[in-house]
Amino acid sequence: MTTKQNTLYVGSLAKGLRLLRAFDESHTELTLSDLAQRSGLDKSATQRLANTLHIEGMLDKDPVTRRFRPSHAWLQMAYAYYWSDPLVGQTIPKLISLSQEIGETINLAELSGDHIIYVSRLPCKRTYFAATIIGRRLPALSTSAGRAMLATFPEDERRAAVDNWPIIQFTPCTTLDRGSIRDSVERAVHDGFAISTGQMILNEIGVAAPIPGHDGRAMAAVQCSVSAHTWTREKIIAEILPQIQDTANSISPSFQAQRGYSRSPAG
Amino acid sequence: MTTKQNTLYVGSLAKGLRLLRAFDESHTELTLSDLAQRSGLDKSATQRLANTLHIEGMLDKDPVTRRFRPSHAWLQMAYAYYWSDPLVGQTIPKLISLSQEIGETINLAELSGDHIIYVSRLPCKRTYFAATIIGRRLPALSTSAGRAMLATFPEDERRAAVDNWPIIQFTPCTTLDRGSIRDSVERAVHDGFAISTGQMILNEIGVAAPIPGHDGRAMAAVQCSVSAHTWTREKIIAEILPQIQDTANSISPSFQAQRGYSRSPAG
DNA sequence: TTCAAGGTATCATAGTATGATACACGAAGA
DNA sequence: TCTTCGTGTATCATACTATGATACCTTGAA
Repeated sequence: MTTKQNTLYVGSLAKGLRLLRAFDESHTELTLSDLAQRSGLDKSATQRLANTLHIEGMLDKDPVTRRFRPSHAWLQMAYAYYWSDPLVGQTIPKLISLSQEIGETINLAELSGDHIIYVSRLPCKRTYFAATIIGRRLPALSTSAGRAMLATFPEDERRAAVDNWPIIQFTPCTTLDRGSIRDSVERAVHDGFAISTGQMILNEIGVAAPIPGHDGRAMAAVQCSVSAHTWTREKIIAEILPQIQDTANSISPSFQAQRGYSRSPAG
Repeated sequence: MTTKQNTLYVGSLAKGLRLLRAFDESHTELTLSDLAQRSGLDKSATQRLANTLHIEGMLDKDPVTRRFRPSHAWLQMAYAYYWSDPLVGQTIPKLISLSQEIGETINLAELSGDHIIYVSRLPCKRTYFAATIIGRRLPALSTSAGRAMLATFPEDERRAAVDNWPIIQFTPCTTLDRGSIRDSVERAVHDGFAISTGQMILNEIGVAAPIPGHDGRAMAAVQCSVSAHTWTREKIIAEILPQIQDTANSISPSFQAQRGYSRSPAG
């Protein structure tokens, strides 16, 4: 009913996934009613599905408050993801070196539709919580990493993206004007890197260099976030950018199982 | 049939989860047949469920090889988990400082049944891949973190755990003798910390201090892994242990939403 | 004590998931 | 070139499973 009419589509499974998606940064612990409300499912369905997820170890349940919480299995999913993403294995050692050299937070971002997602993060300084954890998804147009990647796309795609991809205002400084974003992206086309200021949080500067892909299109970027209190654009370009670009360029565009560990559950 | 006979249990959902669990470190990209085989489901069921997971964005599908892979959604699950775990928000800033001071890899481990799971990892040196990514689950008895936590349990529970929890041989040095493990745990009871050598990988030493819980029982630990080539037990106890213990003890046992960011999707 | 809200349990029914089967495609081999 | 095999895809009648209305508990507030 509420789901697609397709014999290759299992509605119950999809509904279960909706329950999982009900959890996010501001909904960390949900009662049965919360779950029902946020998923749009009726009480009974929610009860059955949540119970199933609990039995299967996907949701923890506080025995006294009866609230559901994501279980450790959610972390194991990230673990499995990491092994499956050929970029990560190749990149992590290099990012570690980089963060040690620079002493600032280094991120690996990938393009995920019209958003970017931070895949690896190596925090060096104390920052706000969300900047330290993986899996964060942000509108590509509002991030240095997103713009750096987009800059490697053909002109018509760039234009379409700048015109259509979503933008959300996070700070008073978040660029909402697509013209300005276009300028920023076109500058990145010329420069080969992108810098943005105060897009996600005030007084934060982001620099990003694209990681070359098969056909020139970058699907990932090395990114560095620093405080505007201690850094200027010029200083960043002089002291951080070269190393970020080196790292980004050192990552092979041929994504073939370069991980080298693929068969070592022990490790 | 194959699933539990319970009206509060949705078999289709459980089957879908089995497909997700088919992916791990050595199975990163699976064909439909692989999935069917590894999940134990028949071809049709696998087809329908995998298709559903694909449509719902949980599995990526290579259009040419037709293989399924974990999608970025798996990372978002970790993101949601992090917000829901009250320990993480409190701990991360302290772990960052700690890793900067010590210059060695710092981990936050939590107890997950009879295993530990690494929740946060701050790699400082180049190591093997599995040591750099979160969500790794290991038998508690074979890790310094697990033993440190177990040491805070009442004696009968300690004994039962040492006798019954699983052990897997990872290296030639992995302790398989439960008597030795018992000694190690009892020493940790006395010392308030645990050290282990070559359990998961040769020439690796792990130190861990338990994070005090409500009732004395630790459900988490701060852990540090170093190379036996550059460190000795004595040097670790002198130079690393105190800081690890300080950090562990500074983490409040009252787990109440000390995160302080709980309501900031923007961040 | 009463009431309300949320969690739990039950059940007849409809409808969805089932899995056998058949078809399509490509690779490997003769 | 023609088979054969392994896979992926599509279809369909049937039965079983998920459904959701309802009623029952429990808890905490009024």
